[in-house]
Amino acid sequence: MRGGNIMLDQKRIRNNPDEIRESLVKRNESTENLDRFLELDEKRRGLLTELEKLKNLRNTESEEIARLKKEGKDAAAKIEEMREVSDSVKSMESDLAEIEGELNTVLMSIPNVPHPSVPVGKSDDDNVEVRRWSQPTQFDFQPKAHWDIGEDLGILDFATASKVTGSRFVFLKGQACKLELALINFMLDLHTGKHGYVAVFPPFMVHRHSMEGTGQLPKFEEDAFKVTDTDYFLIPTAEVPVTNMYREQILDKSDLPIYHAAYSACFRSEAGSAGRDTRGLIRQHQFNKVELVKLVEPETSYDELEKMTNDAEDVLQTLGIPYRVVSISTADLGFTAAKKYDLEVWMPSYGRYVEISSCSNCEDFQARRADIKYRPGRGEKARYVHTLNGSGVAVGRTMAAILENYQQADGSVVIPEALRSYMGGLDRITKDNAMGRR
RNA sequence: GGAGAGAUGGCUGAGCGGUCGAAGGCGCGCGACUGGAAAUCGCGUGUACCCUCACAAAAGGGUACCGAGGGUUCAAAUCCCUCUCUCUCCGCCA
Repeated sequence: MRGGNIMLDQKRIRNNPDEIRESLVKRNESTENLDRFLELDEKRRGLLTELEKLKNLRNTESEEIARLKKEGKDAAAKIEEMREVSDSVKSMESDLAEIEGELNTVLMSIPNVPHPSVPVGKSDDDNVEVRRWSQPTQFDFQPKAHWDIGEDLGILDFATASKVTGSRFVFLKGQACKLELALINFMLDLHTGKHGYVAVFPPFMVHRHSMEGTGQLPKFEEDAFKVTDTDYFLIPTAEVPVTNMYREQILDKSDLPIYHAAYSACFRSEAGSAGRDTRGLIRQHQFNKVELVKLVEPETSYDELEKMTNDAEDVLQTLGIPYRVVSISTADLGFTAAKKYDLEVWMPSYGRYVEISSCSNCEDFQARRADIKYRPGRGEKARYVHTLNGSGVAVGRTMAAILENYQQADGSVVIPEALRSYMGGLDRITKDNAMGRR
């Protein structure tokens, strides 16, 4: 197993280009960036060596000038000579900056190396089901889609949201509003109380560097909402602010592992998803999510991934929603992930399982970009941590799953047992109580 | 939004053109002293990148880094400009 040692740093790429090439091929990605990297890297080092020699000359001669002046001697010739050297230094520095700029862009665009246990695939058809919990829900009547259930009860209002904002937004009214908040609180309580996570309510906007730190930029800028006239982006997931809480830090070994459960709204432009999931709560520009984030020692990160996945599963089990766990193939693996499990819930309207959570081990990929290290022991060299993130879980999709899986023949929806205490004891949403007022 | 003050190594705190990777203190590590410890004394204590070596490690050499980015200068922690952040006061506001 080489899992814990994969480093996507420049030396690694330089010394093992074939490993990276293989990784890109597995991901069905072009190796263009890799080739460009190798080319630029060589250029850079050549130029750097020359430049540093010149700087060395300038430094030693400057000392000499200082000495001459102190002794009251004439240094004009040397000063003139160094003027020229400084000019060359300047022009070489600007060449170097240009190369490094491009090198950085290229480097930032190379995805993480998949873990050996990740199934190799050509498309999302090659994802491998790992396990199932419960069975697809059976109905003795014709089940409705959640958007129909919600609209019939008057608690989901897509039309008004289109009027007020645009498509892929929704107003949650009455019991839907309460249910959304109940789900958030339930999930936070479960993860903090039972699984040992520390709750976080993060900023919903971050600056560019944070987006780069967790890998959303520079490659996927079109997927994010940017606030005009600022450098702020609306977060696509709480993973971004929460992981970046620790950017540019050297943590103490005793701080690890760090577990956070963060509530946030999430904003996604869904560029490239035109025409997909146009109805209902499944694909919105804004949705709520409770996100799990871990910072751990490299040796433990794969165990931590299993545990995190189980923690997310616990949400669905406690709510009684049928689901399966899928190991994502190299074709479908996220940019930052070395390994990823998806949780998919049974969605009657789709007649199939639909993603409700992704749990990823990013190894040191994000830690390297965000510069998050820890010191393994006194006097020891700082190492990059491993970061993990997983939905625990997407709230809007959970609402959809509850509406569909808990729907009754009369159009009402039973509230899962575990949520009732969060809903003032309500056990069922009916047409009569849908607006939730007395 | 207005006025002011500040940002230096793990922390604290000097430095205000060359001798500064950066005094002093604290902390930490190693050693001496001790039966052991405390105190005391001595030595040491950043990171990144490049080069040399067949890779790596070690070692040696070099470059850079005093909030960030530019500029002036033979030479910048030190001078100039821009930006960011923090603190104080005033105003406004949920």
